[in-house]
Parts: sequence; C-alpha cells; structure tokens
Amino acid sequence: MPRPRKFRESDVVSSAGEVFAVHGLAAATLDDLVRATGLGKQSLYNAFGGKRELFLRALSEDRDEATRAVTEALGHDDALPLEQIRGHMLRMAIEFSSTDRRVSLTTRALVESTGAEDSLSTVSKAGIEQLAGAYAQCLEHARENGDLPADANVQSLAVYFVAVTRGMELLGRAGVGRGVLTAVALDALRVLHGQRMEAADDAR
Amino acid sequence: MPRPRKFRESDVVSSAGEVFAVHGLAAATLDDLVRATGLGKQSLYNAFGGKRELFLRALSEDRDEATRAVTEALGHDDALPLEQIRGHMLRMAIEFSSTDRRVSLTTRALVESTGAEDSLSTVSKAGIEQLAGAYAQCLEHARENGDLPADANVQSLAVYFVAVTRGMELLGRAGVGRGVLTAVALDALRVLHGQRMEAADDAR
DNA sequence: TACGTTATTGACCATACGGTCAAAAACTTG
DNA sequence: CAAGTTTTTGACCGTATGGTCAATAACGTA
Repeated sequence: MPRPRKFRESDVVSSAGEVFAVHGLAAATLDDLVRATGLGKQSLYNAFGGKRELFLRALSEDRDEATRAVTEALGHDDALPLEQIRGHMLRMAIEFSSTDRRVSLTTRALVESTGAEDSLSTVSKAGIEQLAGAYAQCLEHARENGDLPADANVQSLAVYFVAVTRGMELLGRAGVGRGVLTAVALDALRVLHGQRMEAADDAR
Repeated sequence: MPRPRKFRESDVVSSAGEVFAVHGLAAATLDDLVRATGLGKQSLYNAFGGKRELFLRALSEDRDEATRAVTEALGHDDALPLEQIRGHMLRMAIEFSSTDRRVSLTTRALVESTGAEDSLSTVSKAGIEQLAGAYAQCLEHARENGDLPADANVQSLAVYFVAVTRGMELLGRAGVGRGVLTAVALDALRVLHGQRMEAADDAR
C-alpha cells in the first residue's frame, strides 16, 4: 500500500559514489549529489540519512566491488597464480595512469577520516583487510604450487601489494604516466622472484 | 618606518601545516588556522592571501623538508647505499605506524586537487619528483658500487620507493601496525636483491 | 473508487564559512 | 616628538552549506 520508490538504491549509491570519488566527502556538496542522483534532497535524506551515511554506503559498495574485482582477477584456475598477479598489477598501472579524477573511496575515507574511531576509518580498514585477503589467497596458491618459497610470508606480501597499489594510485594522481607506472609495477613484482636471494646480498 | 610584524612567516607556515596535515585543506577552517597560528584573520590574509595560498606555502615547505630528510638519510658516505635505504624504509614503517592523525601534505594535495591544472597538483607532482630524485641518487651510488646490476633501472626503482612509502603511509592510517608495516618494508626491499632473478623464475 | 501509507517536491532555516572593512596601534625615521 | 607606513584588531557581510518542514502526489489495497 505504500507509494513505491522511483529509484533503485543501488543506482543512487553508485551515482553518489561517482561524485565522492571525484570530489571526496567533504568537498562534495549535497547539491552535487542531488544533481548526480536525480533525487531530491529529502528523498536522499529519507533513504540514506545524510551525506556521510551515503558516503559510507558508497564506500562499502566500492570496497566490495574492488575486492570482487581482485578476487576474480586472481582466481582463475587455468593460469599460474604469479602470472595472474603480474597481469593484475600491469592492469592497475594502466588504470591508475588514466587521467580521470577518480580516487578510490577507500583512499578518500582513509585520508578524510578524523580518527581511528571514525566509521570512515573502520570501514576502510576492513576494506584494506578484504583486499589483502584476496591477494593472500592467490599468493597462498602460488606457495602451494612451489612458485614461492615454502617459508614466504604470504600475509605480509599481501599487505605489501595493497600498499604498492595504493601508492601507484597516488602516483597516477600526480601525473606519473603509464610507462613509469608499468615499470613500477614490474619492479614491485620482482619481490616474488627474489625471495630466496636475501641472505646472499645481505652478507656482503 | 613601517610597523614590524609580530610573527615569523616560517613559524606561521609551520603551525598552519600542522593543522592542514591533520584536517586537510577543505576541512581546515580559517578559525582553526587563526587559533593555531595566533594571528588574526586579517593578518593571515595580509601576509599570505588566503587559506589556499597558505596551504600551498605549507605544502612547499613540507615537501622540501621531506626531500631534505630523505636526502640526508640516504646521503651518508660512510654506509652502503643499500643499507641506508633499508634503514630509511624501516624508519618509515615506524613513523607511519604512529597513531597520530597526520597525513603528509603532498598526499593531501594529491587527493584534494581538483585537476591536473590545479596548483595543488603541480606542486605535489614536483614534490614527488624531488623525492624520487633523492632515492635515485642513492640508488645510483649503489649501482656504481656494484650493489645493483649495471642495467638496473634506477629511475623506476626510485619511483617505486616513492609509491611504496605513500602506500605505507595510507596503510598506517588504516591502522596497520608497526610489525606488519615493517614486514611490508622488508618485502619492498627485496626488490633490490632479486634484480637478476627475474628471467629464471619467469621461465617456468 | 476511496483510504492509508509513503515518496516527492520545493520552500525554508540556522549556521558557519571564507573573506573584507575601517579604525586603532606600533614601530622607524627625520 | 611628530609623520608616515604597515600591522593588528574585531566587527561585519554575503553566500552557500547541510539539513528540515509541511504540503502534495502516487501507489497498492480493500
């Protein structure tokens, strides 16, 4: 009996996410959101509660989407895990060298959060862990395959890849071009090859 | 004959930088700046021109300071270049795992800039290049020493280290602790040891 | 077709923001 | 000690922000 909504929540969250990705939470105005989503202010408010809550929704969606993308990219059974990571990193290099103004909502949340208590912080922290989990899974496969040493620290390597990709994102924002970013990605990947070499060089 | 100022510009820029590092450009209010610097609004405006200009000043100072710190950390002649980088990265891991809410102004500028034309973007881009230059210098020494292969791509490795440190900064914000961050730094450093190994593993 | 429920609309509000003005104060020099 | 210059002070301003209200519209159901 109630009047039905004219919109799909997921569409609204997605449009809003676009706005937030370009402007950030603080700099995005309610008007931007109204324009982008097509909803009235009050409808937005009814459905989500406010700018911040809407951002949180978009953030969760964004992080799930990012995790899903990575998981899928690294989850093919028909290719070697290390090759999948390689391809993934190269794709990231290209993506981050695009000239659009988007910044992942996780990065934005991390930078705009006001403290560790802040929901922005806790949600994006969870996102980082999700992402690291996706890498870890793939790395674990590689280890089982013997492509990584048995004593490789899969957990820290996973976090390492998250760090590198976040850094590449920032560098892309700074205008670092596709060629350099690709070289950086390739550098980053060498970690997976040189695992055993550490002791030898350290000794000199 | 003019009335002298009551403040040193560098002090003001430094206090303002503190505010910006914690809140960012958009979220820092003029009142925050007035309170932190001790100056009146109008004095601030006379001396610097406005919030944005003040941020730009703080950003330049911050990036010079960061470059100076890295250059100094990597410039000792009495230690092996690679050892210096190692020490530096481990120190960064500790710094970034601190719980304070500071974010480097370069990162903030990159995220808050509205486009490639934006002075925020151009200045922080220059900062990234300065920083990469500092790493490159040290890596070049290492190459001359024979600690890196003669054909190592010093330039991209330098950018790689900038990317990793930026990523570590973000991870620190996400609450990743000192232990994990240190492990990540050590992972990142393996790149310098495994340089020659690439072909061998790729072949399998 | 009338009722109940909820969405939508657009006007409205208080606030706090970045920025400005004009008067007063403080210092140096002649 | 007075003139001249610049800083400082604190009140002031227009705007645009995030958020709210009350009236209206639209739907499903009975």
